[in-house]
Amino acid sequence: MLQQTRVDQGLPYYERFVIRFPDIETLADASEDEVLKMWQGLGYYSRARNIHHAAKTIRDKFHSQFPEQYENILSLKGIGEYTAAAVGSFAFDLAHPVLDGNVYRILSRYTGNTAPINKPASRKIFLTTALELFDPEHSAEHNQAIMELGALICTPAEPRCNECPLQGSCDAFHKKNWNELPVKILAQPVKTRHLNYLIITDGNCALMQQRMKKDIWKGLFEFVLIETNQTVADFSSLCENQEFRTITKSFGKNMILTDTSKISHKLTHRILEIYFWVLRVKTLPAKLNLAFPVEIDKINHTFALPKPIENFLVTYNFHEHVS
DNA sequence: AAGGCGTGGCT
DNA sequence: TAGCCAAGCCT
Repeated sequence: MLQQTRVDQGLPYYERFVIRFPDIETLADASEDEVLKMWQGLGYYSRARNIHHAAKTIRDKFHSQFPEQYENILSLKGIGEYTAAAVGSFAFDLAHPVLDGNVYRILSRYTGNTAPINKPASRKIFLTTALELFDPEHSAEHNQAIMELGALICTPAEPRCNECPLQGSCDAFHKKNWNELPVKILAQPVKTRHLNYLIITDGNCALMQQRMKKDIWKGLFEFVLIETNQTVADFSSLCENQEFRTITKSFGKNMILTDTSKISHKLTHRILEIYFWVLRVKTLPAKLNLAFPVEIDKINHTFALPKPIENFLVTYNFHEHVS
């Protein structure tokens, strides 16, 4: 749950999660939709699908007993080398060094290593160093200590070198180049995607669908979506869109645009320009492609929603605009 | 092996 | 503001 996530952000999710899923079998027996619902708003939703998948693996292949060997822990979906080493050392005292963002930064500075830490090929180099410095007799303590050192002392900006117990043997401290380490490959330029959500509603229900493709927000629910290559600025432009015409042809003149709003939603390497088009129709079909009608008041506590959809539902006043 | 995957806090 | 970062992993 805390992969790429701060404790402060994940803690309330963790607390709710373990109350609803107190053990592996409870989690394994739950539906993926419910696990995703518990994860709503935390991001990186593949983690939710993976932990659910892992619970089923443990139930079916490990007799509901969490595996205690490194290779078996590593085999679980969503558990990579870092998490396997962390869980293995903390829970079972297995002698495997953790290699996370903190450790990369420390090792890079401590040994003056300029290999880019976000390049997969560099992992071998840093793992070699980590193994040389590792204390297999005190695996858990060593791993906890080096991660705490990275979190509290050897921080990304303005590290507290004067408080660091490794100061005397640190390469970056002697060369005063800690500011240039670790080296990272420049991030890709952020691309923009244009999402046009059609809130097709009869005043009581709106059409919803589940995201099934291998893409952002997989498994979560959304309104009917038309993705375009560029901004669709006004309703007449939208009406010229072929996909829009196909989707809405059955409504004809009974369909009225009642409202629009636009937001910009920033992801790590995507900007989502999102338009919401509220379309009032007389009668909703039981099914429109993958979409089906849902009572508006029930959407948010029934389905797992992407943050922008949740925000829209919480903010938008349906009764004022469409009832 | 590079690219994709969320959200929120901090500067 | 815009950019960077946070207990990575999967494909």
